[in-house]
Amino acid sequence: MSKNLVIVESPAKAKTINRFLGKAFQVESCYGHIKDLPENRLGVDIKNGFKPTYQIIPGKEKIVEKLKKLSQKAKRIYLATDMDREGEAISWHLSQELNHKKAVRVIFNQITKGAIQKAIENPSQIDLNKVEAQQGRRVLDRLVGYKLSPLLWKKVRRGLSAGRVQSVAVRLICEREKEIEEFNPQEYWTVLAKFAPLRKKAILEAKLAQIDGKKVAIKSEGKVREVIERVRKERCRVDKVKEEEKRRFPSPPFITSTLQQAAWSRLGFSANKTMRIAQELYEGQEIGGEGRVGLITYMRTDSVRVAKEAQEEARKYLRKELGEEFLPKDIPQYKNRKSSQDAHEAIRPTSIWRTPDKVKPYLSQDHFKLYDLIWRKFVASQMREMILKVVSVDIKGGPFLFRAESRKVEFPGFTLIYRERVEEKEDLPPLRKGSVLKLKELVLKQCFTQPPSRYTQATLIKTLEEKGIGRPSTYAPIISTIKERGYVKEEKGKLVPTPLARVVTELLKRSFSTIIDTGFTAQMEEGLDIVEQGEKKWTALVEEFYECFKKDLKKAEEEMKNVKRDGLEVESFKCEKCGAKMVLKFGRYGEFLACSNYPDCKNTRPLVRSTGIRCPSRGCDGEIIQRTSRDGKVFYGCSKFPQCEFVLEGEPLKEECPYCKNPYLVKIKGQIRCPKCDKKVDDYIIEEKRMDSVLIKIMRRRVRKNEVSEPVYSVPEK
DNA sequence: CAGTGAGCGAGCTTCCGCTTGACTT
Repeated sequence: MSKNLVIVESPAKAKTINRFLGKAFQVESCYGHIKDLPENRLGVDIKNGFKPTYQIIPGKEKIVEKLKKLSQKAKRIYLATDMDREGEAISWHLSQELNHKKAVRVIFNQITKGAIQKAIENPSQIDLNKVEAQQGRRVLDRLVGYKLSPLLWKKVRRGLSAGRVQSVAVRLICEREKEIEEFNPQEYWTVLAKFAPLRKKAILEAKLAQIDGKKVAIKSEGKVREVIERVRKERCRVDKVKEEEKRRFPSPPFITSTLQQAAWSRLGFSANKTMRIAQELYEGQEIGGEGRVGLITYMRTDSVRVAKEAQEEARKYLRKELGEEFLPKDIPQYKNRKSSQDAHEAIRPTSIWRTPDKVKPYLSQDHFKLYDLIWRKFVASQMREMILKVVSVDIKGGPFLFRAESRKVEFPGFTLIYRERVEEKEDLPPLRKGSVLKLKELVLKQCFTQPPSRYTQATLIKTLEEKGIGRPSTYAPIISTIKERGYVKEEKGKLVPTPLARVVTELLKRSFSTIIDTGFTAQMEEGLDIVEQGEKKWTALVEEFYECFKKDLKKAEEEMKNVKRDGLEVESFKCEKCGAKMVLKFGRYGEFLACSNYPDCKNTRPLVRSTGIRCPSRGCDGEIIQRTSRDGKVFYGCSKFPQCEFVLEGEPLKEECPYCKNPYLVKIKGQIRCPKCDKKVDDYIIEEKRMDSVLIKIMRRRVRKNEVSEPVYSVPEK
């Protein structure tokens, strides 16, 4: 008997559905897209209405052949690819390759028996408007990527790339770096008072919050000394005691981006590692007694939606294991982002009863950790909120207002399962309004406003997602790409732009400001929505875009600085051979200086990162510079190598030792020490004194500068 | 602990978004 053929995108999904559908159906997968534009040429006929040339993706011929064969015998073909834009296009491509007369489109967005049977009973047709939108997206991305990249090969360096998504990601990282470099730290002081309630031993710590009804803003040491002169003479009383309840609600279950963020911060997993392990959990692990079973739902999703069945299961579990008080009255409904395509559920365990404890013996450590995280996040999302009791006390002394606070968890709610950082603060001693307090101690701390921090994989993904840039299946690859292309390096988990990235970003910004803007994707999506509603053809959308893009391209061809040929003017470095200017160029191994007189003068010099610290070797007037060893490791040595072979252990900081006045300090394994007197230099230097009966502590911040500073380049003499 | 990058020139590099495989020991 001939069967019905059902085609889905993922083989793991095919297996599951096969079990639901019974003998009359055969479920196969097409492994994502089967057709695409060719890799080695543009594949878009611009002069002919942007006609795309699709081909079977190399390596996928066998899959297509197999599906073709099966479809010939099949009674009916159910195209059950994902219900998003890309899924619709995949179905369309399948219908072209297979016998389209037998093909119908079916749609479901959760893998439950009910949803699938219902979908099979209600077949529809391919939504050609959705396919239109996908083609618009595809062709636009191809035009941007395959026009901009060659321009960069010509103007900057071979092998470079640019695109709607990656170039914006690189730009974000570059601009953050600039912000950090340009950040001007502002000094401010905090004042902490320690009171002793009369006749009681308890100590009450309170922060100075207001002076004369205004928020404290003490900007200098002189000012803070004035303040303490006045404060210690005041009589302080309790002015107000306020008790409040605060509620914190659980966040929705994971989607790809939030899973990657949580796995980064809680488990230290990179986006790539998270996805690899999640994939393996999804494909299934041998669980004792059950055989191979998929542990989680699909891991590439932008939707927080959860199947009703799973929510009810969670409630049953909670009622049984924790009790009714942990259940919210109403089943929680979480809202998706506007940009969500909602083709899959949120990431959750396939069964709540497979608790982390139960599956632990069958999983590797990493698999267990990620499963545990996903399980807990889902269970927590179905639980009641946490309730905090917050007590705050205002203490007044003349114009000064001090504030103390205590926070206690009154009911843990969801945090019982999914821990969240709660700044619990100790109970305050019992206080009544009007009680007089005795000031015992004042702690004055110098602080500096901090620049924003560099992006991590997690924060970059978060930002991209917020701006609608990239998709669940691409967040991790984006990071790999920009690293591979030499735009970004990862230093201790932070994404740092290379000089190449900064040059390319600057050039693209000047010539293609709209494309490299964070709003470009959002604008494109708006256009695609109109196409998807059938109110515009994709060709019209691309045409509109290309009209401007074409002009920008032409202008850029002529006007964009040719860094490859002319180099970049940096500071005034002279060529020692011919006296001409040396310029910065980008080679295989990074930046180097070349004579601007090329090809007449072929002099080149390496370029190194300066630290501004003089070489400490006796009689050497070199400078400590950053170098890279053969295996790519960074170290610091003398610029006069090989005459001077001085090498520094650790990372130098251009800062005077507060004890022996040595001009620099060294950071080794997170510890800051003086290389001369070998004293450990703590973050704060403490000065203590007593004024009347009040103990005064003054704490000065050691590091006053930005952690990141403009990389200074200097050229060692050859 | 420390390279280098331009002799010539053909041929090649590249996008974003779906999805995993395994012709061998």
